[in-house]
Amino acid sequence: MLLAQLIEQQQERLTPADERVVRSLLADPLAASFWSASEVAQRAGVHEASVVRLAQKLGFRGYPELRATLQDEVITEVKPAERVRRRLAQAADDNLLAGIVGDEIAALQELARLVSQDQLDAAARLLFNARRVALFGSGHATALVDLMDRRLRRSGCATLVLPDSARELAEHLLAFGAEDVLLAFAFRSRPIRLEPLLQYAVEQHTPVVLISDTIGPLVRPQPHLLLSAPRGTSGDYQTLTVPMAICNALVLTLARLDNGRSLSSLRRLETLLGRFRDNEGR
Amino acid sequence: MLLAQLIEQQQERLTPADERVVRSLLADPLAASFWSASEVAQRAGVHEASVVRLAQKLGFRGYPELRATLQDEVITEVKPAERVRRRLAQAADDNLLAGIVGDEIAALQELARLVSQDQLDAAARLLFNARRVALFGSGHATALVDLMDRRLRRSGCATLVLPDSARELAEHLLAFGAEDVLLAFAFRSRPIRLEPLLQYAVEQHTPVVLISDTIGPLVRPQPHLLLSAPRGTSGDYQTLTVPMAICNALVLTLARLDNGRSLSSLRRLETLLGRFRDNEGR
DNA sequence: TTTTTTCTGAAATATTCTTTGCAAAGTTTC
DNA sequence: GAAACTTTGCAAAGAATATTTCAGAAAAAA
Repeated sequence: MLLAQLIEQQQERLTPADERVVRSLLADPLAASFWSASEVAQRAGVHEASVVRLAQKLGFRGYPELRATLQDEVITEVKPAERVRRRLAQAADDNLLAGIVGDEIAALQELARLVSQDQLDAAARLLFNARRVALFGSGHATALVDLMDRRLRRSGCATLVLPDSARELAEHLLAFGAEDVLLAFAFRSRPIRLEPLLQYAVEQHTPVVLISDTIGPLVRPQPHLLLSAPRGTSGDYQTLTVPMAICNALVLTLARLDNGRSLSSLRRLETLLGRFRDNEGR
Repeated sequence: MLLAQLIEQQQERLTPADERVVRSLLADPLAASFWSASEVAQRAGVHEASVVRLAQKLGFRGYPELRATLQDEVITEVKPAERVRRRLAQAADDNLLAGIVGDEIAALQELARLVSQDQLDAAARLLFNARRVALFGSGHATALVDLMDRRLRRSGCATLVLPDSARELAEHLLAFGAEDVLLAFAFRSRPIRLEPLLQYAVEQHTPVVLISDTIGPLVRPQPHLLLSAPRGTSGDYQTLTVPMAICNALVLTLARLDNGRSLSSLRRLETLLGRFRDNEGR
């Protein structure tokens, strides 16, 4: 039950001191959820014992239990995931799709907060000026590499998908220079080859753009540009929705950066398609 | 200064234990802001002493000081005034990311209305009982094929990725029967090979699950099961977020359908990984 | 290899937080 | 106005949390 409701119920049994405590708690529940009993007491101008006794009067075993309730409320209220889920999923338990949708929406909202357009502009500018864009990702990230490979090529970038095997990777890196850019993906299960690859990029003065989740800040050596935000979770595993949104935004930003090239390369694509009509579905 | 920034700065001095702690904290900062040192330690799987030492390494006098910083961040982030300010700031026209996020969210909400859990259950049951699952998609859909290929294999399904070229496709189809299932993707630019492929599936009595967007209902011959919802749009092109969410829900439903197989195949995967350790990143 | 340094966990210690018994002050009831 | 009851603050005991020290293990350097 919500703390506020609990208090309402017991309202008549509240002493003056209780009331002062309650007032402090309800005035700023978020901050209050962090306070210790003595902190509450100080703010309410009562003795800490009164705080403890109020908690007990409200049916808690002690003050920490009251605070835990407050914390739960804060979390369910603040966490976009929880909010959306409550709104969407009546019976989220057996409606898996609703649960996923809720999580994804929450994660996307977070994303809009964490990654700024400035960062995207900077990244797009790097890609735009690159002679070639090398793409690297392993595990599930290959799906994103695939996607970006297509999109970037359509925008007129010369791309190069780096393989995952050590030998081939090394071979591809030979012609790697400061005019190129490395666009890499790193998610929770960090690919083993990423570190040496970044190291190499540093040595070659190749700018690196890293798209990542919460492990982003831990990746070393540090990339030039880090675009990272926590991913949505579906059950046990994490989804690619958030990094994909970053990718999409990046491609759009790139297109805006240079209407000319993107458009003309699309036009040329049309022409070329005519000639190879046989290979690609329409 | 923000904790994440602080961590980024000190990154190079972080030990493995430090890193585990950092991961736990960054993965869910809101919840983490309530945790005690020993709670953090438990979640990160390290000793509490390591938590204290990390706090000190980051420049705090002790763990409580670190937590207080985290709490401050939560508060300033969550306070209504801040939220409003942020929402206004991002409403700016040139923030492409915000626009994309908005579109995606709208599309996801639609999805939750259009595809039912019953449909997912039916689809999952088909996949579960299949001898092999053949995957087909072209163009951007290959990213999803790639994704589903991995996920389904992890769940213990035998998969087969169908190639796009006419000859190879024909070759793969020879051993195609009624015990198999075809999982196909069809988006706005309908792949040219899809129609004959579906036709063939009908002749072979192979069940077909089609994941699609608005063109879904137009595809014929009609698939056994159609999971379709309009996709979000970013600028000119359409994104894969919605079909990807369908895929994720499908895999989750499949896992729930048979905890046994999914779990045991994951366990066997672990064992196998040990043997091939060299090939894959951790 | 050996030496040195760094890292980590266990245990001891210190600190902070919470609870409770008690007594004084204030209220209510008779 | 006195007895019974309630409320409150104080202080000390008790619990939890945080910090430090130390020793062994692991990694790096010699």
